[in-house]
Amino acid sequence: MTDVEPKLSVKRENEDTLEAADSKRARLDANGDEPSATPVGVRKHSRDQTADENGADTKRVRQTPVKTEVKSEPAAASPRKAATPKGKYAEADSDSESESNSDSDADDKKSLAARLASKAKASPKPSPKAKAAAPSSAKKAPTPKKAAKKESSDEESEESEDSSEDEDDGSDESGSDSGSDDDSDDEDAYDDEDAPKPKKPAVKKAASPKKAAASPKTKPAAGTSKKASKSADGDGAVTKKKKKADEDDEDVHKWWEEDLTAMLGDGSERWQTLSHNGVMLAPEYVALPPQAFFKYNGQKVALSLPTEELIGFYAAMLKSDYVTKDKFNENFMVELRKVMTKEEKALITDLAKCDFTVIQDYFEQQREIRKNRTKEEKAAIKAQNEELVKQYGFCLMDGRKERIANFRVEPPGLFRGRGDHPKMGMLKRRVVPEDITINCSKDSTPPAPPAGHKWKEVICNKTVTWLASWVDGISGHAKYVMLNSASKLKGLNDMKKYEKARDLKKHIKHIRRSYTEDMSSKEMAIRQRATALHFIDRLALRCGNEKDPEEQADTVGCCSLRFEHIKLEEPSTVHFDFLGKDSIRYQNSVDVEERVYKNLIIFQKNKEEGDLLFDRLTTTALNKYLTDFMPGLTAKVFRTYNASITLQEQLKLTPTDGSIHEKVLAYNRANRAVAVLCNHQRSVPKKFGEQMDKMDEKIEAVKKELNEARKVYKETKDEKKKAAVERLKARVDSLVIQKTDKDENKTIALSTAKLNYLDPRITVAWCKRYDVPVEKIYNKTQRSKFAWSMGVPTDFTF
DNA sequence: TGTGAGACTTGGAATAATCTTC
DNA sequence: GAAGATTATTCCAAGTCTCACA
Repeated sequence: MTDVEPKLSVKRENEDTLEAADSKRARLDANGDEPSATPVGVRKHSRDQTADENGADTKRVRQTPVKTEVKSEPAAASPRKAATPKGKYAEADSDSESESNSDSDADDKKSLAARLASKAKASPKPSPKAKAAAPSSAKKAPTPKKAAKKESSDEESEESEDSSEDEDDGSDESGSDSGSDDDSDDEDAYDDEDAPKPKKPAVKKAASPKKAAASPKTKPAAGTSKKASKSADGDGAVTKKKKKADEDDEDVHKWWEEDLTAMLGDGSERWQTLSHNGVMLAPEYVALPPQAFFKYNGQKVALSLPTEELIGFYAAMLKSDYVTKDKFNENFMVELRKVMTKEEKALITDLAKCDFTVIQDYFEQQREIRKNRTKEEKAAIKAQNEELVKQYGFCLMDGRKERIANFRVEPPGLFRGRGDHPKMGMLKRRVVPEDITINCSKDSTPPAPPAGHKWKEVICNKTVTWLASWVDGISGHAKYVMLNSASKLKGLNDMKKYEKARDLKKHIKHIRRSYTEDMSSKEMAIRQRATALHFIDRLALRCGNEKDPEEQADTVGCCSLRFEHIKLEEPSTVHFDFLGKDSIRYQNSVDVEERVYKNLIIFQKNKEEGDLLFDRLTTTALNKYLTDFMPGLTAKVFRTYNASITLQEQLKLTPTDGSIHEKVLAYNRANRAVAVLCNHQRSVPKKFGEQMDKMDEKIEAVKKELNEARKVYKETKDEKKKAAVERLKARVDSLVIQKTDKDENKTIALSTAKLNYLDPRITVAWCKRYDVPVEKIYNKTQRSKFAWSMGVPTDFTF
């Protein structure tokens, strides 16, 4: 076994960096012109902007440009405005002039460790029973948190809002986040003004449906309830399955209640001991039966095994759009020729003459057979799968059993790149043990390779979190087998990510002021950096690293925007239109500050299609600049920060006296606002229209029933009939809410934001405040992923 | 200083499992 | 209990970012 020396020097901050940060800050403060207030360009969510549902061309593409105000003028009055007075941002921003030079010191890793550690200390490990009894009300005892206090005392007192915030960060983490994010919080004001403004539900408040009506007394506290959503709704006994879930919960390793300072360490070693059973390889190829044959030019052709396998891959994709793409077909033919025998090569030369349909039909039959398996057969297969999970699905890390996320090695097939990927249709070859590097403890018994094979290498590298890796034949990049999202390693990383985004809140004013000032710099590179950062911050654009067009699809992010990706319209509108990650189209029209607009004119001058808009800027330079403000700050953190802040602000619109359905709708709307901001789109589900029609019919039917019931009550004045009327009314309201929610979700993908950008503590605290069972928002897997956040105090603020 | 390898997160679609309705 | 709808899970592509090295 090879012992791998840690090659990563994880300690990020050093004297130079801090000095640089401080001197930069001093320079900016000295220059100190008040920046113009520029609200976040959160695109307003409206159903108008949903994509056309007419088919393939419109897939995952926002069709209607959305105008976003990014100017400093107060936005038009909207229901959302009530949350924060107008003009708040500019007012509050002027207070920030005295921002302390010690910001970056306060934000270093030590500080994070202190905050996290204090959080751990503040959440004394309650017995499961005690926790279940009073989870949300647990007031945290005051904790020392030296680092946090130091941080706080280092702040200049005139920075009253920030320092109070810092104090919060100290006590906050210990569970008494005082909710100082009141109206005087400048950042709140800022975000409030700019976050998307979804419409208020067009639904009248329903009498709480029977489930929602379960009294708070009897309802399990949000965030820690062990009951599944149904039970939380109050309609049933705890099933066997739920009991099992409860048992599983008992096994959870509550790492977040331990000493997090030690866990963070210097970051160079992620574990001490690791053992596992290796990976599950794709099965060997089995020849097709004689009835599944291939025809060329109308003639049945017997194929060699490798050729047949490839032909099979193609046949399996006949129903997809890929086979209509020239590049896919071209690459496939190249691959096919590589594996064909001499005779096959001589015969099979034209894809148009290939007939895969018999094989396709065979696959279809097999699918049907699988679908129609008997109960017993299904149970047997399930049991088999469970065995595999038992064998490969877990590892032992530092003495604890952890679930592995992807123990199955990716099977061979035709590469399905997204968008116009130059490699689509190429063969993703079979991964064999000789390709795989195993990572485990020196003192453990390495997993045995399959008989007759050996691993590429067995190493012991404690600085990484992967258990196995191999190089992907298509991209040439490594693929990894890693732990499940509920694991300690992933959870800790997640927690750190959100803490970093929260740290950004303390620096954001300064950063915004700084880049606003830089917009007028005489140096073109600085001006470009400032303008790009403005878009990253305001529009939540991705950073946009350089890409190789020969190897990857032509997609861009902010720094890689080209001349043709923006169009300028007098007096100050910028129209964005480009393909972002996963070739998802980003279309947005934004009114910008005059300075931004003028800069863009300059950046476009003497350029043509294909030229970089920010030609003097690299992502490395941008991130380097950001690190000077706050250690560990990169462009990506802005997305997390803006997403979480937006959620928090939008959740303030939750109706306090609404039904659970209405509250959940409010949550989904807040979630949706973030998804719109981050441009998380999905294709319209195939039967969307049909489903909506059915919902309409259902609503009409219940309304009819309601009218009948009303008539009967009017005639009889029977109290029982009155109750029936109430029930039906609630049902109509609930259905209308469901329909509204579904309709607004038509082209928006909510889960990405929920899983990756929204600090779960905001959600859990909201659940507790509004008496919404957390099961209504997070499913079981999500609750496991965010287990570390479940004990958050009710008044937590991001 | 630029480049590429390496490690990890983010992302939507496909598929499987479960729930609801008739 | 079958069919259809909904939700959860899996899959794997495609980003970001760091670090070592030339």
